[in-house]
Amino acid sequence: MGILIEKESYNLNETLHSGQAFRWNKSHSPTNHERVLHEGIIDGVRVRLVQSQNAVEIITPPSNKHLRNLLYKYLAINHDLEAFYKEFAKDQYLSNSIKTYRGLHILRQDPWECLISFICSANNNIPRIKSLVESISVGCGTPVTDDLGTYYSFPTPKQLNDFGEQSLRGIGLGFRAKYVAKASAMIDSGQISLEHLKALDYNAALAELLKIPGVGDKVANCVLLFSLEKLDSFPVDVWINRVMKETYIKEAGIELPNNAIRGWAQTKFGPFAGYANQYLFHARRMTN
DNA sequence: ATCGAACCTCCAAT
DNA sequence: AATTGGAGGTTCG
Repeated sequence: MGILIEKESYNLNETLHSGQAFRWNKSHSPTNHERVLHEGIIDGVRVRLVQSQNAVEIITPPSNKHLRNLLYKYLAINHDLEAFYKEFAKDQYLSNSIKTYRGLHILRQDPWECLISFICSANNNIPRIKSLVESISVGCGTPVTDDLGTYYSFPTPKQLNDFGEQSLRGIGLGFRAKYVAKASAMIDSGQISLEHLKALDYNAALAELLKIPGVGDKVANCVLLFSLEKLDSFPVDVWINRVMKETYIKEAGIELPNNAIRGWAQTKFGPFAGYANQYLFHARRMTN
């Protein structure tokens, strides 16, 4: 157990359960029913976190420097939300969301897991995406046993590539099986290096991602935003499409084809496009 | 170039 | 109890 951060506002609940990452689950602490545990698997490690007043606490495993560094990076604790809030606190369509979900961060996930997760997201809802990512891990990830039992790390590209399209169909991926299999082959062979994409600018990284089967503009922008540190990304899914048309686009009184929404929003929100996206998205989904 | 339909599977709502 | 429709998209014709 240990305090990961203090002072800075961090909203663990909204961050971990807002559809960015798919291996987090909530439960109640067996010792203190009031306390909400957030359990997830990152980097092959099962982690349990709780939110206390102005801090994020590590419950398991025993905190050490490596783990704190891992979480500090994953939770993107260094993101300057104040700059975003300051610029958009008075924005007609963002002010409420900023108040309600203050402390919601954009995560910095592993690009590989993020890529596969969002390929699986096509035509699926969040519970199903979670279920598929879990099945993939159980199917071909590495079993790890800790004090709490056995869990499965997300597979490496080689593990997933070896698993193959047919096995992926077998665990329920449907038409996405082919995409995941091909993507795995591309990453495993080194044809595309995801880590390398961090060094490229937004457009160059986007162009690379679009070469991967099953990856279109939306999925690519999710990977860019949630794992490759491109905070000016703007994934347009059905919810964002909806909310943008109901608000800014309507207000502007313009006709905008779907495939132009992303660029238009990026111009509007600039370096905070990703954060604007997440706050608009989350608020719109919660109030549906 | 643009625009629907098709694609797998699960599950909630008829 | 069987059937239909839709879910955070991409691809193909």
